[in-house]
Formats: sequence, C-alpha cells, structure tokens
Amino acid sequence: MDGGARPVGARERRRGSVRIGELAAATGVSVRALRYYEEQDLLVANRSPSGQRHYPDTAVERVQLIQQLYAAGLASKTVVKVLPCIETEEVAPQILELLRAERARIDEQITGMLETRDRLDAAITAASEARGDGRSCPR
Amino acid sequence: MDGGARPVGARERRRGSVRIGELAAATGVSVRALRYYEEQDLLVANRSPSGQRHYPDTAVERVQLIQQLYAAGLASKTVVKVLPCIETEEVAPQILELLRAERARIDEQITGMLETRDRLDAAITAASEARGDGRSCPR
DNA sequence: CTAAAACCTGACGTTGACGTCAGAGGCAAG
DNA sequence: CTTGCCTCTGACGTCAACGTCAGGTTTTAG
Repeated sequence: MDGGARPVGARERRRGSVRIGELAAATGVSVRALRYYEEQDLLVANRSPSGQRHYPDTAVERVQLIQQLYAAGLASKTVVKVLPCIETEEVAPQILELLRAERARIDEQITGMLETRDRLDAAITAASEARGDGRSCPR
Repeated sequence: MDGGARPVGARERRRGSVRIGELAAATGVSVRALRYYEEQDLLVANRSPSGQRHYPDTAVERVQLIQQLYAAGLASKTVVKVLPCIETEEVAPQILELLRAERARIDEQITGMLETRDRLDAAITAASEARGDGRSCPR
C-alpha cells in the first residue's frame, strides 16, 4: 500500500493543492493508479516547479467517475472519450454513437448478471432448504 | 480462427461423441478456450484411443454456463468450485459461503452498472435534446 | 490411397490495469 | 542541517483468458 494514516501537518489544503498521496487516500485508489490515469490522459495535474503533481479539488470526483466507468467494463480508451461528455454534458455527435453503444453493452451485461444471480440464488436456496438452514433465523 | 463452415459429413453425432471443433461451433467459443477450460478442470472429455477429445452432449450446456459465470466476473478458480453445485443443486457448506459472497459481489456490480447506465443516459438525453435529435424520428 | 481438414501437445505472445522495485530528488520539523 | 516521509521517473513484473504458431498425428472425403 501507499497511504495508511496521514499525518498531513496542520493547515494544509489550500484549495487546489491536493498532492497525489492525499488524492489517493481520498479516493481509495493507489498512487500508481493515479499516475497511470495521467498516462492515459484521463487525469491532468498542475505541476509545481519541482515537478510534483497538484490536483484541483474536482479531481476527487473525476477519479471516482473513472473508477465507476472502469467498473462498468469500459476500456480506458473509451473512458477518455466519454469522460468530458459526462462531466460537461456536452456531447459531440461521434461520441454520441459511442455512448449509445456502451449503454447497450452495459444493458446486456446487466441482463446477463441478473440471470447469473438468479442461478446462484437457486443453488443457495436449494442448499439452505436441504440443510433446514432458513436464512431469516440463523440463530 | 478455427472453425468456419463445418462440412461435417452426414451421419455423425452418435450421441456422446461430439468432437472439440463441433463443440466450439455449437457454443461459439474457440477450440483453444475449450482446451483451456480442461486445463482449469472446468470441463472433462473422454479420450479416444488416439487421444482425441469426445464430449457428452451435456457439455454444450456446461460450456455455456462457464461462459455465463465468466461474464459475471467469476474467476476460473471460483467457477471450478461453484459449477458442480449449480449443475447438481447439491451444495457443500463451505461452498455455500462462496456462493453467497459471489452473489453479493454480483449484486453490487449490478447496482454500480445501473448507476453508470443512468449517467450515460443523462448524457445521451442531454445531447439528443441539444441537437433536437429526438430518438424516435431520426429521419 | 491420397490429400485435405481436424486434432494433438507444447510453448510463447497479448492486453489491460495496475504492482513493485530502484535510484534520485523535494519538503516540513526539530 | 539532518532526518524521514513524500514524490519523481523509468522500467520490469503480474495475472487471467485466451490467441497464435510450430511440428506432428489422425480422421475423413473422394
């Protein structure tokens, strides 16, 4: 891991001066991941004269959005394209098609996962009943 | 690719004698994937004296189930454990916990994807309206 | 019988999203 | 000024689920 407790000093947080470690702690993603996002042009940082990254406060939301899109199965190349659209709500026409395609893909995936969940439920229920293991009174 | 058209001859299919190429064609997965499943102990095959794999007809369903579980984000090590339970509906107690854990994970993932879908919808709707591009009359 | 198609076993290559390590600065506290 | 944590840039490692290629055997169509 990279961040545990954060003895950040006292009167930090000058608005727009979040360093990479703090951002990592705030979002729950690793420092490495944040640098990776920058490589992928998903996240930009202001650089101090010495080269250190400083993020605006909005970066927290942005990182969380990136995670959400990743979790939905979008590739980083896709995320790069759709990110600005989602944040600004201004969508270029070519991107619109991409959005629709991804939406459709997500929808299919949800459908599949609902089916899978039901199959797992069936097995779980069968097992519970076979064991007289009613799930509402485990005690 | 491995299978395109399948000039399989005429009086094949002696019940329980499906070869790997046919199974691939029937399930839509690649021959390589089927061999991989065997490596992972997800799929067993009878071997002819010369070493060729012959699958029972039930293999089709099994492969589809494997795919479904993969699509839901289960790892192959997990699939190995839960597969027999789902097929036979007989669940060992340790596996039961695993099933519940995976079910919960899937549930969370579905929730997340629903949120993501809504965000995409918002962007899509905003874009469509901005362009006067009602989705019901594209012409 | 012969040629084509399908199958076999290794074994190395691929892709994405990071993990991890090395070596070299930077920055607030005592 | 020194100590100790944080940060920097490479750059190689990882893991899963296959893809792909090589070299050889088997089955099938004609």
